[in-house]
Amino acid sequence: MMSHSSRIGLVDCNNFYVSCEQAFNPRLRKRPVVVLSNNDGCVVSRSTEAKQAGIPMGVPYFQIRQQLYNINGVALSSNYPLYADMSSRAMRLIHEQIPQQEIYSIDECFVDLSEFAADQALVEAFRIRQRLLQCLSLPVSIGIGATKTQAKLASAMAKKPSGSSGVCDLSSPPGSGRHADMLLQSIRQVWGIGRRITERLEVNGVQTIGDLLGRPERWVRQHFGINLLRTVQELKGQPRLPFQTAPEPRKQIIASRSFGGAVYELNDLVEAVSTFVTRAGERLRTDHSLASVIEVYYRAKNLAAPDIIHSDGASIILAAATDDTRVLTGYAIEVLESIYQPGLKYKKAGIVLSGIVPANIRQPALSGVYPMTDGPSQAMRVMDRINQRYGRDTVKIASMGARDKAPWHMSCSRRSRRYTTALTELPVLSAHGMR
DNA sequence: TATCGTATCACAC
DNA sequence: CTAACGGTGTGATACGATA
Repeated sequence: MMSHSSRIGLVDCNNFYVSCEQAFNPRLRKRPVVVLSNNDGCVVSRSTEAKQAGIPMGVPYFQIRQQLYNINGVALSSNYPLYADMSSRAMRLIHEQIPQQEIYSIDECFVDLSEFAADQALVEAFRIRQRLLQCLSLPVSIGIGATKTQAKLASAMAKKPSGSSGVCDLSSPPGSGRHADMLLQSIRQVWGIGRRITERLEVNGVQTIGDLLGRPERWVRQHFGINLLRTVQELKGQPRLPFQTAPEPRKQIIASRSFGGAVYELNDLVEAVSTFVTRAGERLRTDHSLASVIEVYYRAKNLAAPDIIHSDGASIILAAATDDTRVLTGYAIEVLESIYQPGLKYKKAGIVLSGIVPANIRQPALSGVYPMTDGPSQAMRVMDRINQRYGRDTVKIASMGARDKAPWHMSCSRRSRRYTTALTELPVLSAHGMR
Protein backbone atom coordinates (compact mmCIF):
# COMPACT_ATOMS: atom_id res chain seq x y z
CA MET A 1 0.00 0.00 0.00
CA MET A 2 1.31 3.38 -1.03
CA SER A 3 1.86 5.65 1.95
CA HIS A 4 1.53 9.39 1.42
CA SER A 5 3.60 11.91 3.25
CA SER A 6 1.38 14.56 4.73
CA ARG A 7 0.74 17.90 3.08
CA ILE A 8 -1.46 20.41 4.83
CA GLY A 9 -2.78 23.79 3.79
CA LEU A 10 -3.85 26.60 6.09
CA VAL A 11 -6.28 29.13 4.68
CA ASP A 12 -6.28 32.36 6.66
CA CYS A 13 -8.42 35.40 5.89
CA ASN A 14 -6.45 38.63 5.92
CA ASN A 15 -7.65 41.15 8.54
CA PHE A 16 -10.86 39.16 8.65
CA TYR A 17 -13.23 41.53 10.47
CA VAL A 18 -12.08 44.56 8.51
CA SER A 19 -12.26 42.61 5.25
CA CYS A 20 -15.89 41.63 6.01
CA GLU A 21 -16.78 45.28 6.53
CA GLN A 22 -14.98 46.31 3.35
CA ALA A 23 -16.74 43.60 1.37
CA PHE A 24 -20.07 45.33 2.01
CA ASN A 25 -18.94 48.92 2.06
CA PRO A 26 -16.52 49.78 -0.73
CA ARG A 27 -15.98 53.24 0.71
CA LEU A 28 -13.97 51.56 3.42
CA ARG A 29 -11.48 50.10 0.95
CA LYS A 30 -7.95 51.51 0.69
CA ARG A 31 -8.48 53.35 3.93
CA PRO A 32 -7.27 53.04 7.49
CA VAL A 33 -10.04 50.98 9.10
CA VAL A 34 -10.12 49.29 12.48
CA VAL A 35 -12.69 47.05 14.11
CA LEU A 36 -13.12 47.34 17.88
CA SER A 37 -13.76 44.68 20.51
CA ASN A 38 -16.93 44.57 22.62
CA ASN A 39 -17.86 47.86 24.26
CA ASP A 40 -15.62 49.53 21.70
CA GLY A 41 -12.75 48.66 24.02
CA CYS A 42 -9.73 47.96 21.88
CA VAL A 43 -8.57 47.36 18.33
CA VAL A 44 -8.95 43.75 17.20
CA SER A 45 -8.61 44.02 13.42
CA ARG A 46 -6.78 46.53 11.21
CA SER A 47 -6.65 47.22 7.49
CA THR A 48 -3.25 47.33 5.84
CA GLU A 49 -3.45 51.12 5.82
CA ALA A 50 -4.17 51.20 9.56
CA LYS A 51 -1.18 48.94 10.20
CA GLN A 52 1.00 51.16 8.04
CA ALA A 53 -0.10 54.16 10.07
CA GLY A 54 1.37 52.44 13.12
CA ILE A 55 -1.85 51.56 14.95
CA PRO A 56 -0.96 48.56 17.13
CA MET A 57 -3.04 45.43 17.61
CA GLY A 58 -4.92 45.31 20.90
CA VAL A 59 -4.51 48.99 21.74
CA PRO A 60 -7.38 50.66 23.66
CA TYR A 61 -9.50 52.70 21.27
CA PHE A 62 -9.36 55.95 23.23
CA GLN A 63 -5.59 55.98 22.83
CA ILE A 64 -5.65 56.03 19.03
CA ARG A 65 -8.92 57.80 18.40
CA GLN A 66 -7.36 61.14 17.60
CA GLN A 67 -4.65 59.61 15.43
CA LEU A 68 -7.22 57.70 13.43
CA TYR A 69 -9.27 60.86 12.95
CA ASN A 70 -6.18 62.73 11.74
CA ILE A 71 -5.52 60.21 8.98
CA ASN A 72 -9.17 60.10 7.89
CA GLY A 73 -9.56 56.60 9.28
CA VAL A 74 -12.68 54.75 10.39
CA ALA A 75 -13.40 52.79 13.55
CA LEU A 76 -16.22 50.26 13.62
CA SER A 77 -17.81 48.36 16.48
CA SER A 78 -17.61 44.64 15.91
CA ASN A 79 -20.51 42.99 14.13
CA TYR A 80 -20.25 39.31 15.05
CA PRO A 81 -23.38 38.08 13.26
CA LEU A 82 -21.93 39.46 10.02
CA TYR A 83 -18.51 37.89 10.60
CA ALA A 84 -20.00 34.54 11.59
CA ASP A 85 -22.12 34.46 8.47
CA MET A 86 -19.22 35.43 6.19
CA SER A 87 -17.12 32.79 7.90
CA SER A 88 -19.58 29.99 7.24
CA ARG A 89 -19.89 31.04 3.59
CA ALA A 90 -16.12 31.03 3.21
CA MET A 91 -15.77 27.68 4.97
CA ARG A 92 -18.43 26.16 2.75
CA LEU A 93 -16.69 27.36 -0.43
CA ILE A 94 -13.39 25.87 0.70
CA HIS A 95 -15.07 22.64 1.72
CA GLU A 96 -16.69 22.31 -1.70
CA GLN A 97 -13.23 22.29 -3.23
CA ILE A 98 -11.31 20.30 -0.59
CA PRO A 99 -13.66 18.13 1.51
CA GLN A 100 -11.02 17.24 4.09
CA GLN A 101 -11.31 20.38 6.17
CA GLU A 102 -10.62 21.26 9.79
CA ILE A 103 -12.18 24.56 10.82
CA TYR A 104 -9.78 26.06 13.31
CA SER A 105 -11.24 29.47 14.05
CA ILE A 106 -13.67 32.01 12.63
CA ASP A 107 -11.20 32.97 9.91
CA GLU A 108 -8.93 29.95 9.46
CA CYS A 109 -9.14 26.37 8.36
CA PHE A 110 -6.74 23.58 7.57
CA VAL A 111 -7.21 21.49 4.44
CA ASP A 112 -5.62 18.10 3.83
CA LEU A 113 -3.66 18.26 0.58
CA SER A 114 -1.84 14.96 1.07
CA GLU A 115 -3.42 13.52 -2.04
CA PHE A 116 -1.84 16.19 -4.23
CA ALA A 117 1.67 16.43 -5.58
CA ALA A 118 3.51 19.62 -4.70
CA ASP A 119 2.70 21.47 -7.91
CA GLN A 120 -0.96 20.47 -7.89
CA ALA A 121 -1.29 21.52 -4.23
CA LEU A 122 -0.15 24.99 -5.26
CA VAL A 123 -2.74 25.07 -8.04
CA GLU A 124 -5.47 24.14 -5.55
CA ALA A 125 -4.32 26.87 -3.18
CA PHE A 126 -4.46 29.56 -5.85
CA ARG A 127 -7.89 28.37 -6.86
CA ILE A 128 -9.20 28.65 -3.30
CA ARG A 129 -7.76 32.10 -3.07
CA GLN A 130 -9.34 33.25 -6.28
CA ARG A 131 -12.75 31.82 -5.41
CA LEU A 132 -12.93 33.55 -2.04
CA LEU A 133 -11.91 36.82 -3.60
CA GLN A 134 -14.45 36.51 -6.40
CA CYS A 135 -17.40 35.14 -4.47
CA LEU A 136 -17.00 36.96 -1.16
CA SER A 137 -14.45 39.72 -1.71
CA LEU A 138 -12.37 38.14 1.03
CA PRO A 139 -8.59 38.18 0.56
CA VAL A 140 -6.82 35.18 2.08
CA SER A 141 -3.31 33.90 2.55
CA ILE A 142 -2.53 30.23 2.20
CA GLY A 143 0.37 28.34 3.72
CA ILE A 144 1.34 24.81 2.77
CA GLY A 145 3.49 22.56 4.91
CA ALA A 146 4.20 18.99 5.90
CA THR A 147 2.56 19.68 9.27
CA LYS A 148 0.02 22.10 10.71
CA THR A 149 2.75 24.15 12.34
CA GLN A 150 4.63 24.46 9.05
CA ALA A 151 1.42 25.42 7.28
CA LYS A 152 0.66 28.14 9.85
CA LEU A 153 4.16 29.52 9.49
CA ALA A 154 3.90 29.39 5.72
CA SER A 155 0.68 31.41 5.79
CA ALA A 156 2.39 34.04 7.94
CA MET A 157 5.23 34.15 5.40
CA ALA A 158 2.71 34.41 2.58
CA LYS A 159 1.31 37.59 4.15
CA LYS A 160 4.59 39.45 3.90
CA PRO A 161 5.08 41.69 0.87
CA SER A 162 8.19 39.72 -0.08
CA GLY A 163 6.25 36.48 0.16
CA SER A 164 3.76 37.97 -2.31
CA SER A 165 1.04 36.26 -4.32
CA GLY A 166 -0.59 35.11 -1.09
CA VAL A 167 0.58 31.48 -1.15
CA CYS A 168 3.71 30.02 0.43
CA ASP A 169 4.79 26.39 0.29
CA LEU A 170 7.12 24.95 2.92
CA SER A 171 6.18 21.33 2.30
CA SER A 172 9.18 20.67 0.09
CA PRO A 173 12.02 18.79 1.83
CA PRO A 174 14.91 20.54 3.66
CA GLY A 175 17.39 22.14 1.29
CA SER A 176 14.80 22.89 -1.38
CA GLY A 177 12.11 25.47 -1.97
CA ARG A 178 11.66 28.05 0.76
CA HIS A 179 13.14 25.91 3.51
CA ALA A 180 16.19 28.15 3.88
CA ASP A 181 13.85 31.12 4.17
CA MET A 182 11.96 29.42 6.95
CA LEU A 183 15.11 28.97 9.03
CA LEU A 184 15.67 32.72 8.97
CA GLN A 185 12.21 33.57 10.36
CA SER A 186 11.84 34.86 13.90
CA ILE A 187 10.67 32.30 16.46
CA ARG A 188 7.94 34.70 17.57
CA GLN A 189 5.94 33.91 14.43
CA VAL A 190 5.73 30.22 15.23
CA TRP A 191 2.34 28.85 16.31
CA GLY A 192 2.62 28.10 20.02
CA ILE A 193 5.53 30.44 20.73
CA GLY A 194 4.14 33.53 22.43
CA ARG A 195 5.68 36.50 24.16
CA ARG A 196 6.97 34.71 27.24
CA ILE A 197 8.58 31.75 25.54
CA THR A 198 10.16 34.06 22.96
CA GLU A 199 11.78 36.02 25.80
CA ARG A 200 13.08 32.89 27.47
CA LEU A 201 14.40 31.46 24.21
CA GLU A 202 16.15 34.71 23.32
CA VAL A 203 17.90 34.75 26.69
CA ASN A 204 19.29 31.39 25.61
CA GLY A 205 20.54 32.74 22.30
CA VAL A 206 17.69 31.41 20.18
CA GLN A 207 16.28 34.02 17.83
CA THR A 208 15.46 32.29 14.58
CA ILE A 209 13.78 29.03 13.68
CA GLY A 210 17.16 27.85 12.47
CA ASP A 211 18.62 28.51 15.94
CA LEU A 212 15.74 26.60 17.53
CA LEU A 213 16.01 23.57 15.25
CA GLY A 214 19.75 23.49 15.96
CA ARG A 215 19.16 22.74 19.64
CA PRO A 216 18.98 19.15 20.86
CA GLU A 217 15.39 17.99 21.43
CA ARG A 218 16.48 16.88 24.93
CA TRP A 219 17.32 20.46 25.78
CA VAL A 220 14.02 21.76 24.44
CA ARG A 221 12.04 19.16 26.40
CA GLN A 222 14.00 19.77 29.59
CA HIS A 223 13.80 23.55 29.65
CA PHE A 224 10.56 24.32 27.83
CA GLY A 225 8.32 21.28 28.17
CA ILE A 226 6.38 18.96 25.98
CA ASN A 227 4.57 21.66 24.02
CA LEU A 228 7.65 23.29 22.59
CA LEU A 229 9.14 19.88 21.84
CA ARG A 230 6.09 19.06 19.77
CA THR A 231 6.34 22.42 18.03
CA VAL A 232 10.00 21.77 17.17
CA GLN A 233 9.18 18.34 15.76
CA GLU A 234 6.33 19.79 13.72
CA LEU A 235 8.67 22.44 12.32
CA LYS A 236 10.98 19.61 11.28
CA GLY A 237 8.12 18.12 9.31
CA GLN A 238 7.04 15.37 11.72
CA PRO A 239 3.28 15.57 12.38
CA ARG A 240 2.48 15.77 16.08
CA LEU A 241 -0.89 17.49 15.88
CA PRO A 242 -3.64 15.36 14.35
CA PHE A 243 -5.85 16.62 11.54
CA GLN A 244 -9.37 16.66 12.98
CA THR A 245 -12.26 16.87 10.59
CA ALA A 246 -14.93 16.84 13.28
CA PRO A 247 -14.57 19.21 16.25
CA GLU A 248 -14.36 17.80 19.76
CA PRO A 249 -17.29 18.85 21.93
CA ARG A 250 -16.30 21.59 24.32
CA LYS A 251 -15.33 20.69 27.88
CA GLN A 252 -16.34 24.04 29.26
CA ILE A 253 -18.60 26.84 28.09
CA ILE A 254 -18.07 30.39 29.26
CA ALA A 255 -20.41 33.32 28.66
CA SER A 256 -19.39 36.65 30.12
CA ARG A 257 -19.36 40.34 29.30
CA SER A 258 -18.12 43.60 30.61
CA PHE A 259 -21.06 45.93 31.10
CA GLY A 260 -21.62 49.00 28.97
CA GLY A 261 -22.72 51.17 31.87
CA ALA A 262 -22.77 51.27 35.67
CA VAL A 263 -24.60 48.37 37.28
CA TYR A 264 -25.57 48.31 40.96
CA GLU A 265 -28.85 46.46 41.22
CA LEU A 266 -29.35 42.75 41.72
CA ASN A 267 -32.14 42.93 39.18
CA ASP A 268 -29.81 44.07 36.41
CA LEU A 269 -27.36 41.32 37.29
CA VAL A 270 -30.15 38.76 37.13
CA GLU A 271 -30.99 39.93 33.62
CA ALA A 272 -27.37 39.81 32.54
CA VAL A 273 -26.74 36.40 34.05
CA SER A 274 -29.94 35.02 32.54
CA THR A 275 -28.79 36.22 29.15
CA PHE A 276 -25.39 34.59 29.63
CA VAL A 277 -27.02 31.31 30.60
CA THR A 278 -29.22 31.53 27.52
CA ARG A 279 -26.22 31.96 25.20
CA ALA A 280 -24.31 29.18 26.96
CA GLY A 281 -27.32 26.85 26.81
CA GLU A 282 -27.61 27.41 23.06
CA ARG A 283 -23.97 26.41 22.59
CA LEU A 284 -24.40 23.44 24.92
CA ARG A 285 -27.28 22.10 22.82
CA THR A 286 -25.43 22.74 19.56
CA ASP A 287 -22.77 20.37 20.89
CA HIS A 288 -25.43 17.83 21.96
CA SER A 289 -24.04 18.06 25.49
CA LEU A 290 -25.35 18.38 29.03
CA ALA A 291 -23.72 20.34 31.85
CA SER A 292 -23.59 19.28 35.46
CA VAL A 293 -21.83 22.24 37.07
CA ILE A 294 -22.60 25.94 36.81
CA GLU A 295 -20.48 28.77 38.15
CA VAL A 296 -21.39 32.45 38.41
CA TYR A 297 -18.86 35.20 38.96
CA TYR A 298 -18.49 38.97 38.88
CA ARG A 299 -15.95 41.75 38.98
CA ALA A 300 -16.84 44.98 40.72
CA LYS A 301 -15.47 48.15 42.22
CA ASN A 302 -16.17 49.37 45.69
CA LEU A 303 -16.82 53.08 45.32
CA ALA A 304 -15.63 53.67 48.87
CA ALA A 305 -12.26 52.14 48.03
CA PRO A 306 -11.95 52.40 44.24
CA ASP A 307 -8.48 50.87 44.10
CA ILE A 308 -9.69 47.49 45.24
CA ILE A 309 -11.22 45.23 42.64
CA HIS A 310 -13.87 42.99 44.15
CA SER A 311 -14.36 39.70 42.50
CA ASP A 312 -16.29 36.72 43.69
CA GLY A 313 -17.82 33.59 42.29
CA ALA A 314 -19.48 30.39 43.36
CA SER A 315 -20.54 27.21 41.72
CA ILE A 316 -23.16 24.57 42.22
CA ILE A 317 -23.27 20.93 41.21
CA LEU A 318 -26.61 20.09 39.63
CA ALA A 319 -28.72 17.19 40.79
CA ALA A 320 -28.83 16.06 37.18
CA ALA A 321 -26.88 17.14 34.13
CA THR A 322 -29.06 19.24 31.86
CA ASP A 323 -29.21 21.35 28.72
CA ASP A 324 -32.37 23.15 29.80
CA THR A 325 -31.88 26.90 29.95
CA ARG A 326 -34.74 27.24 32.43
CA VAL A 327 -33.16 24.81 34.87
CA LEU A 328 -29.70 26.31 34.44
CA THR A 329 -31.06 29.82 34.94
CA GLY A 330 -32.77 28.82 38.15
CA TYR A 331 -29.52 27.56 39.60
CA ALA A 332 -27.55 30.52 38.26
CA ILE A 333 -29.83 33.06 39.93
CA GLU A 334 -29.62 31.13 43.16
CA VAL A 335 -25.82 31.27 43.04
CA LEU A 336 -25.85 34.92 42.02
CA GLU A 337 -28.02 35.86 44.99
CA SER A 338 -25.58 34.11 47.30
CA ILE A 339 -22.63 36.20 46.14
CA TYR A 340 -24.34 39.53 45.43
CA GLN A 341 -23.25 42.41 47.61
CA PRO A 342 -25.25 45.66 47.64
CA GLY A 343 -23.28 48.86 47.15
CA LEU A 344 -20.73 47.61 44.63
CA LYS A 345 -20.35 49.00 41.13
CA TYR A 346 -20.46 45.91 38.96
CA LYS A 347 -18.24 45.95 35.86
CA LYS A 348 -18.54 42.45 34.54
CA ALA A 349 -20.23 39.13 35.21
CA GLY A 350 -20.16 35.72 33.68
CA ILE A 351 -21.13 32.09 33.97
CA VAL A 352 -19.22 28.87 33.33
CA LEU A 353 -20.79 25.54 32.45
CA SER A 354 -18.64 22.49 33.12
CA GLY A 355 -18.93 18.83 33.99
CA ILE A 356 -20.04 18.43 30.40
CA VAL A 357 -21.22 15.03 29.15
CA PRO A 358 -22.76 13.85 25.88
CA ALA A 359 -26.53 14.30 25.76
CA ASN A 360 -27.10 10.70 24.70
CA ILE A 361 -26.09 9.43 28.12
CA ARG A 362 -29.55 9.18 29.57
CA GLN A 363 -28.87 6.95 32.46
CA PRO A 364 -26.08 6.97 34.97
CA ALA A 365 -23.50 4.38 34.10
CA LEU A 366 -21.77 2.47 36.90
CA SER A 367 -22.63 4.37 40.03
CA GLY A 368 -20.78 7.62 40.41
CA VAL A 369 -18.90 7.42 37.12
CA TYR A 370 -21.17 9.82 35.30
CA PRO A 371 -23.39 12.49 36.79
CA MET A 372 -27.10 11.72 36.79
CA THR A 373 -28.77 13.23 33.77
CA ASP A 374 -32.34 14.00 32.94
CA GLY A 375 -31.74 13.87 29.21
CA PRO A 376 -32.07 16.59 26.62
CA SER A 377 -35.13 18.76 26.88
CA GLN A 378 -37.76 18.72 24.15
CA ALA A 379 -38.98 22.20 25.01
CA MET A 380 -35.51 23.59 24.45
CA ARG A 381 -35.31 22.00 21.05
CA VAL A 382 -38.54 23.66 20.04
CA MET A 383 -37.37 26.99 21.37
CA ASP A 384 -34.10 26.72 19.44
CA ARG A 385 -35.95 26.04 16.22
CA ILE A 386 -38.25 29.01 16.65
CA ASN A 387 -35.36 31.31 17.48
CA GLN A 388 -33.32 30.03 14.59
CA ARG A 389 -36.13 30.70 12.21
CA TYR A 390 -37.49 33.99 13.51
CA GLY A 391 -34.41 35.48 15.10
CA ARG A 392 -32.49 35.35 18.39
CA ASP A 393 -34.59 35.65 21.54
CA THR A 394 -37.95 35.55 19.77
CA VAL A 395 -38.75 33.14 22.58
CA LYS A 396 -36.82 33.70 25.78
CA ILE A 397 -37.05 33.34 29.50
CA ALA A 398 -38.61 36.16 31.49
CA SER A 399 -35.64 36.87 33.74
CA MET A 400 -33.66 38.15 30.77
CA GLY A 401 -35.78 41.27 30.81
CA ALA A 402 -37.20 43.03 27.77
CA ARG A 403 -35.73 46.50 27.83
CA ASP A 404 -34.34 48.09 24.70
CA LYS A 405 -31.68 49.65 26.81
CA ALA A 406 -30.31 48.39 30.11
CA PRO A 407 -27.23 49.51 32.02
CA TRP A 408 -25.62 46.12 31.58
CA HIS A 409 -26.00 46.09 27.79
CA MET A 410 -22.81 46.55 25.84
CA SER A 411 -22.10 49.83 24.19
CA CYS A 412 -21.25 49.70 20.52
CA SER A 413 -21.86 53.03 18.91
CA ARG A 414 -20.28 52.38 15.56
CA ARG A 415 -21.72 49.10 14.40
CA SER A 416 -22.30 48.48 10.70
CA ARG A 417 -25.49 46.89 9.43
CA ARG A 418 -26.08 43.16 9.76
CA TYR A 419 -26.17 42.93 5.96
CA THR A 420 -26.52 39.19 5.70
CA THR A 421 -28.47 38.16 8.78
CA ALA A 422 -30.96 40.85 9.73
CA LEU A 423 -33.61 41.74 7.15
CA THR A 424 -34.61 44.78 9.13
CA GLU A 425 -31.17 46.30 8.63
CA LEU A 426 -31.06 46.05 4.85
CA PRO A 427 -30.64 49.52 3.41
CA VAL A 428 -33.84 50.43 1.61
CA LEU A 429 -32.69 52.96 -0.93
CA SER A 430 -29.34 51.59 -1.96
CA ALA A 431 -28.10 48.11 -2.72
CA HIS A 432 -25.32 46.63 -0.63
CA GLY A 433 -24.96 49.67 1.56
CA MET A 434 -23.24 51.54 -1.27
CA ARG A 435 -24.15 55.07 -2.02
C1' DT B 1 5.33 8.58 47.77
C1' DA B 2 1.92 8.66 44.44
C1' DT B 3 -2.11 10.69 43.14
C1' DC B 4 -5.71 13.82 42.93
C1' DG B 5 -7.92 18.30 42.25
C1' DT B 6 -7.39 22.99 41.53
C1' DA B 7 -5.12 27.43 40.46
C1' DT B 8 -2.20 29.61 37.43
C1' DC B 9 0.35 30.17 33.27
C1' DA B 10 0.80 30.49 28.39
C1' DC B 11 -1.10 30.68 24.14
C1' DA B 12 -4.31 31.47 20.27
C1' DC B 13 -7.49 34.33 17.83
C1' DC C 1 -20.36 61.39 32.52
C1' DT C 2 -13.67 63.67 31.71
C1' DA C 3 -12.25 57.63 32.58
C1' DA C 4 -11.93 54.39 29.69
C1' DC C 5 -8.24 48.67 28.27
C1' DG C 6 -12.13 41.86 25.06
C1' DG C 7 -14.07 37.06 25.30
C1' DT C 8 -13.66 31.99 24.85
C1' DG C 9 -11.21 27.96 25.08
C1' DT C 10 -7.36 24.42 25.66
C1' DG C 11 -3.53 22.06 27.71
C1' DA C 12 0.51 21.96 30.67
C1' DT C 13 2.51 22.78 34.81
C1' DA C 14 2.81 24.02 39.68
C1' DC C 15 1.27 23.18 44.05
C1' DG C 16 -1.09 21.83 48.15
C1' DA C 17 -4.05 18.29 50.11
C1' DT C 18 -4.85 13.64 50.75
C1' DA C 19 -4.55 8.61 51.17
